[in-house]
Parts: sequence; structure tokens; C-alpha cells
Amino acid sequence: MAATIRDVARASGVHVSTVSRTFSAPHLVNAETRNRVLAVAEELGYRPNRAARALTTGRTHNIGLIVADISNPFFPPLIKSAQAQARARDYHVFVADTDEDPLVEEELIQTLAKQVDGVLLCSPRLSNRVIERLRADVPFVVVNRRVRGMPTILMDVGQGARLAIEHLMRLGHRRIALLLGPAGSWTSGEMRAAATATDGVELVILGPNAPTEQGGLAVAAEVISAGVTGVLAYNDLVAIGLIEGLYERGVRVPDEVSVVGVDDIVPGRLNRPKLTTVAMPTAAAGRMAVDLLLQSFDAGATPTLATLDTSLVVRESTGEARK
Amino acid sequence: MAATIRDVARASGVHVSTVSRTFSAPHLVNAETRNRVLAVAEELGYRPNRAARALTTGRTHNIGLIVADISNPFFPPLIKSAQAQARARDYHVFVADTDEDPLVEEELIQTLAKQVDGVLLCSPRLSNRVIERLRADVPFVVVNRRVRGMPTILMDVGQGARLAIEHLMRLGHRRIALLLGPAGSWTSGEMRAAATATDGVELVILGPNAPTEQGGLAVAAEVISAGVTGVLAYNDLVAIGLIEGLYERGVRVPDEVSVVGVDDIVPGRLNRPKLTTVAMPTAAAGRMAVDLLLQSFDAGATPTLATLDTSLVVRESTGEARK
DNA sequence: CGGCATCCTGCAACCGGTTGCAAGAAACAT
DNA sequence: ATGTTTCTTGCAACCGGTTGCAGGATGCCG
Repeated sequence: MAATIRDVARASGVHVSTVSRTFSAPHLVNAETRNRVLAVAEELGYRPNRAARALTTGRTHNIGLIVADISNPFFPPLIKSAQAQARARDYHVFVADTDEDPLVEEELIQTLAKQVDGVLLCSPRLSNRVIERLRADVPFVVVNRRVRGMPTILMDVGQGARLAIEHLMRLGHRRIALLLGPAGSWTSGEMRAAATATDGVELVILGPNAPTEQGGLAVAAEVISAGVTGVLAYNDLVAIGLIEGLYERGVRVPDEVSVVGVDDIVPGRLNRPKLTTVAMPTAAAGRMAVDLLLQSFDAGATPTLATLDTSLVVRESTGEARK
Repeated sequence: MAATIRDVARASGVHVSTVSRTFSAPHLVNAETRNRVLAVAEELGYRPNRAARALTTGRTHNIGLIVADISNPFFPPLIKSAQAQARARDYHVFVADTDEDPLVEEELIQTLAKQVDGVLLCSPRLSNRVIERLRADVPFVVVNRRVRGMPTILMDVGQGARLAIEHLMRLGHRRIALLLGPAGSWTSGEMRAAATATDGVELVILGPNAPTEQGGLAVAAEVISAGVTGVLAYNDLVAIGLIEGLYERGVRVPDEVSVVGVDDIVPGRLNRPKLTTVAMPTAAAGRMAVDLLLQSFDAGATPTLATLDTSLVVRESTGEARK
């Protein structure tokens, strides 16, 4: 059995409260005593039990990070930067995956609620209503979804969609398909709104689609029969799947159809043709999300909204429109 | 403030112990009382505090999952299957990423120790000695590393390496490069041992390399100057990076050099040429790891060793050796 | 009607820490 | 010598639950 604070107290001949202070408020204990306690603790291999500490302080020094699908390469950079930022602030991050299932998402939040000080909710699949209700259980920062009254990090995918469509139009494309994402996705709605608001383009909207290569593969036939020369896909995975699907049907990218993705994930850079895409500031988002969350702990709740700009990365999957 | 067990007790006119039993041992409390308590609890939005419960029971019903690099696509399938299996057993999984840093890994284990019932340690970068010491703090199951006296899941990468080399030899390759992984990697050692033990092949060993596309890109020049016609890479990411690096230098795969990866990750399937690779049974490994861990809780500690077979998936990155 | 088992509930100690309060000792001021 | 302040430490209650034990109520049996 691991040593407890009482073992250390007994072995060093002081009261448990003195041992406690040695670790959580060292300036309150005499240097000599402190050193003795530390020596004994070291010898016994004592480490404060963070869960027990949390019971009285109300602070676990952990934060939860919930993502819809950990195998989507979009998330790891965000997770990594959040983890790094948290570590620098003496916090730890627990990641959990909801499998794109709102029920699992809700259950996970409930479970995490008492074991973390706050939760980073990335690309949630839950409705705003449910999220607002759950806020009573644990503080949130929401990433990639606008929820009023809550700290939020948005990556301006609407602006990104505009960049992509303008890029395609400059290349002479007039009839463009927009591949939507899954039904509950805020991102998908933003892209649609931005695309619809653009003048001078015939828009064909296809979807909802699964946010994976499978989703892209599955929609390839529809894209061909829609007679478009340019495509803006919900994300890079869909774009990669689409290119694969087009390739299988003898349609060449970018010679016959130009494809733009969103996210700028690693596989897109390795794809052939290399993917033209809207780069999302994921690392910055992860960092800011942690800061916003920690900030929301002590400051009088001032829900902040941060909107991060996206940028277009032109590679090889887009080219001049065929006449 | 969230409702506690005492709030519920007060509001329903029973003692806290009765409320406690209503949730953790319902058969011990009268049906009528139980329903009343449940109704009050529902109304107050009461949920048992799992951390507090863990303090007395010693069971958190959480398990930790530590991986070296969450952005390596090798891990997500393992994470997902572990999570699914855990959920079915009423456990939750917390994932953490060590950034390939042994010190971070150790710190993470210490932190997790009191907040989970056990830890799945995947492809650890720590030395066996340290792992054996940390076992005192928390039960482990180790994946992809042989640690004596501990439950272990191995994927037989030695056998996989043999499959890959035999495949290359059948295609007429005689001079083959083996790209090692990072220094502390058990997997890398196993591959080397298996490759060295194979007769009839001139082996060129290159490395250690970072287990990423960067690692593959960086070693491309060396591969060319080594004058080999076949390559077995530490993993798919390295293989993809290598193919990219060879391509940049005008060397065609598989026409001039054949490349075999290890892992069978998704990007390898999307790569062009599609990657020939040694498929790892990651989903099975995740499932078994959870089972082994849960099993180690109640059973009198019987450290088990499970070795899972790998298989060769032949795609487009290997072909006949040039004469 | 007495004896006994069963069911249900309360009491109180406990898990491993934290923290407000008080008291003794030492240092300092007057 | 006395009063005041500053340090240091112990005491005990508390965080939110769980659980062994005991006792009252009820039902069953002979």
C-alpha cells in the first residue's frame, strides 16, 4: 500500500497538518521541520493523493478534452498544443473520444465533471441546449461551435470557405459543389452560409456526409453527375476520399475537377496530388482554449469569444477550370 | 453548487447511508424508500461524486492509456477499441500523450496513479527498470514491450519482419535496408533481431530514425547511396516519408526500389503507391489490454503474456527487383 | 405466546487529504 | 517586567462518499 500523509506524520513525529502544509503551503512551516518531513516522505515514497486533495480544495488540476473522433488527424495537433500549454500551467489533460455519439459525449462529460476542473469541448455533437444545461456540472470552453454565454474558440471557417471559393473562381470555376459534413456540425453550417452568400457561383450542395474518407468516396459519383468543375469538401479527409473515388472512376484531379479541403492535416500533405486546403489554426486554438479555461476559473466569469483566422494553402489539387 | 448526498438525505428524510445504498447497493433498501430517494435525487440533479467514492472503495472505474504520440495514426484504432471495451465493462478511459519523452511519461504515470485503477502503457519509452519500479504505484498492462512479471501484449513484429523480408526475397531482392526506429524502442530491436537472423540477404541497417515521415524523408539519401533495391521501414509513416524523399530525388517506387512499412495505418492505404505493409492487430490489442488489466484487478495477480500475430498486406509499393 | 430469522435503517468510523482557529514559544517594543 | 507581534504547530472539523455493526420492526414457525 502506498504511504499516506499519516504514515509520514507518524514517522517524522509531527501532526498530519504539518505534513500537509509542508507540501501545500511550505512557507508556513519551519525550515528544519520541513526538511525532516521531506526526507521522511522521500524515504517512504510518499506522494500526495491528488484525488483526496481535490475533495477539500475543489481543484483537481486536471482538465478534460473531449473530441468526436480521435482518429481524425485534425485533432492531434490541437490535443498536443493543449497538453503542452496545460503542462506549463501545472495542469494535466485527459483526452476522451465520443465516437461521434452525442449520448456518449454527454455521459463522458458527466463522468469527467467531478474529476477535472473544466472541459474543452471540441467540435461537439450535442445540441446547444444540452451543452448549456451541462454547464452547471462543469465549466466549459467550446471549440468550433458558437454557444452563447460560454467561452468559445472559433476558427473562422466561413472566411476560409470564402477564400477557397474565391480561389476556385479565380481559376475560372463557375459551377462548384459544397460537400457538407455531419448533421449536427456547426462548421458545416458556417461553410454553407458563407458559400451561399457568395455571388457569381452556381452552388451544388451535397450531403450530409460522414467526415471521413469513406464519406468522400461515397459521394464521388454524385459529384461527377452534378457536372461541377470545382469542389469544396467539408474537410481534408473527405477531400482525400473524394479524390480517390474520382480517380477510381477515371476522373483526374486537378485536370478535370479541382478539389479544396479544409483543416490542413498531415495526410493531405502526403497525398498525391498534394491537397489544396484551408489551413485551420489548430495549435493556436488548443493553446487559447486552455488559457481561456484556466482564466475562467479565477476571473469573475467573463465569457470570451476568440475567432481565429484561417488561411488558404494552395498545392496541387486545384488548377484552371476546363473550358 | 452541485447537490451532495447529504442534500438528498435531508430532502428525502433519510440518513445519508440510505442514500448511499440506494445507489451502490439498491437491493439493501426498501423499494418504496428507494423510489422516494431516487425521485428526490433526480429533482436535485444529484450524481454520485466518483472521486469521493473512489476514496473509500479504492476503485475509480477509470483506466489510463498512455501513448508516445497521439498524432501517430497507429494509436487511434487501439485507443478506440480499448475505449469501447472499457465502456462495455463500465470503465472510462483517459488518454494521455507523452510526446515521446520518458520524463513526461513517468510524471504522467505518477499523476494518473491515484486517479485510475490501472494503466495501459503503449510502446513505452521508459526503461524496464523504471517501469518495474512504478508498478508499485499502479497496476500496468504493457503493450509492445516485454517486461518480465507484468501482463503484456505483444504484436509479433519479429514474425512480421520475417514475412516482409521473405516477401522481398521472393520478388528477387537480395540487398535490403532496414530502417530502425527510435533508440528506446523494443519493436525496433525485435525487427533488427529477426532481420539479422534471416539467411541469404545482405542487410544494411540504417538508424535510429524518428518514427515519423520526417524520419523517412531524412534517411532517403542514405537509402539511395546504400544501393539497396528493397527497404523495410520501422513503420508506415517512415515508409511514406521515405517514398516521398525517394520521389523527390527521382527514384521511383516500386519500379526502382520496393518499400515495406509496418502498422497498416490509414494514410498508407491512401498513399500513392498504396503501401505494402505488415498489418498490426491493433484493435485486438486494445481489447485484450483492457481485459488483461481488469482481470489483473480481481484475480490473484497472474501476469499473462499475449502474443498476437501480424500479417502481410501486399499493395503497390513492392515489385520485382531490377536486375 | 415466545423464539428466531429477515429486512431495513441509522450510527459512527473511515478513506486521504486541507484549513480556520487557538495556543505556546520566541522575538521585539516600550 | 509587561504587552504585542510573529512563527510554528496541533486540534478538530470538513470535503462526499462507503460500510461494519447494531437495533427496531416485521413475519414466520412451533
